[in-house]
Amino acid sequence: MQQYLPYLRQSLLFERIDDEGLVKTLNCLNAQIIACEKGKVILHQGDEPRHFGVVLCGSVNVVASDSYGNHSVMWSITQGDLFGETYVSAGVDSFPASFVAAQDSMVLILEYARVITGCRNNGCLAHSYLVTNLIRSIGKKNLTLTQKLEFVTQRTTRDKLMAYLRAQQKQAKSHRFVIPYDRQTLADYLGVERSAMSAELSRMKRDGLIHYRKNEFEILLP
Amino acid sequence: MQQYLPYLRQSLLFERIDDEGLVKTLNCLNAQIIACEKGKVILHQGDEPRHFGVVLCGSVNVVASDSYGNHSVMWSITQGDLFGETYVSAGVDSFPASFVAAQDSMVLILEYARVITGCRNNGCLAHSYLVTNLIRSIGKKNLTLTQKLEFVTQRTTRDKLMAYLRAQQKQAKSHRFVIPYDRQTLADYLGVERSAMSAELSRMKRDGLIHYRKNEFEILLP
DNA sequence: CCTCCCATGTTGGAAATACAACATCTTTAT
DNA sequence: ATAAAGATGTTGTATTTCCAACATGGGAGG
Repeated sequence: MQQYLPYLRQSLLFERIDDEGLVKTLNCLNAQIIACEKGKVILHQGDEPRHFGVVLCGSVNVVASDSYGNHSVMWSITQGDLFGETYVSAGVDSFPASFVAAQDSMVLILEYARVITGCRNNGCLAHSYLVTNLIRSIGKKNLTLTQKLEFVTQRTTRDKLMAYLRAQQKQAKSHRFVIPYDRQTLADYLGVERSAMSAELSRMKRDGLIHYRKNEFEILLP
Repeated sequence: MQQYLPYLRQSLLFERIDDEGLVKTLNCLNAQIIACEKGKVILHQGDEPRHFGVVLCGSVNVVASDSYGNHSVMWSITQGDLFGETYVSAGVDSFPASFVAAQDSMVLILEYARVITGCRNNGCLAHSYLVTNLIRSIGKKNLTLTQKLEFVTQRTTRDKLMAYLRAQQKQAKSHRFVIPYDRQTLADYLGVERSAMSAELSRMKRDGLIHYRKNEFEILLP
């Protein structure tokens, strides 16, 4: 387990836990580290959710298959992020999607019940941090989803963009800020068409609402 | 505390906890029950999130105020549901909105840190159920948000409606099913205009996709 | 320097949606 | 039963978005 520490440190799940405590706790929980080739199914659609995972390196796709056998990638999980934790924590009957390695990857698999039950040792600080961190991850995902919903439920493309840009500006705490998405990704995120979005950005610049150059933006009107 | 048991039972947060254990745990946690008049601010925007609440009866609005003093109701929390738990669990600096009684209501206020830390008594089963239930509530909200996002990111109104109706049908496990929203609420939920949605529903019926009568729906084509 | 490639921007016509105004149907109260 | 109020459905028009096709522009590599 020791050798994986640099990877484990990528995740918020292990914040505030020292190396020694982390190794001890992961052993105590019988955590499994799995190296998987691209395409390997890590957690299976239909199975009862008992485990969740952490992407140590590489990435994992969430893939839903319908009854006709059509597969579709719903979203993608990157280094440091959790997967499956929503379904185990919510106590659903079965995974509504599979988790599939999108490239050669390394993941950590944890048994949910053992994580949240905690150990019998009162002094196990590492374990209680782990529980707190897990809850915080789930709570943060919640905030992320809520925020995205605020953007995509805006009626017009212009409103969606302004809502998104304002949130970015607020986060950057600066007048100027750089957005982390290219145009195509941003369009997907906001649920609009790329070229139409580009056109709208141009009009917003023309109308003196915003200024931008590549991914550096500035909001001119408050 | 005893006298509030029927109200407390409204919430999933106390599932699987017997009356005796619940009363004992709530006392142990120094839980506060507050009867509040309509308009009373229960948790304040800007404050550091330390507590979260459960609506025992009545309802609570989430109200955001901008720097100009404009207020807007972002959403509403009804009997049995939690509020503020997302922000405490995610560990944000300050509440981005206030929680205001929408009518004369009764709420239970819990201190987050004490809830998740657990007691020192190993045998306190009630408390560990409470933690599990809290996480499950947060996880379930996560699922709800994800699902809504799947609906509203569909391109056309027809696609949004079909996605929503299919999900309802799946949940009802029956060919026929009743939706819990009136047209205006459904339109708001899906982020479209009411009359345009009504019109689209009519066209979908005309095209033989669905059949409906008031709130009772049926999907004709799979 | 040049070419190729990919991200971004632009444009015009087709399609979908919002909006307003009104019609019809339900429910509630008197 | 009737009136009044509220929810739902319908229609026509003005906007907005989508879509496809093409223009531009800025690296990366030869």
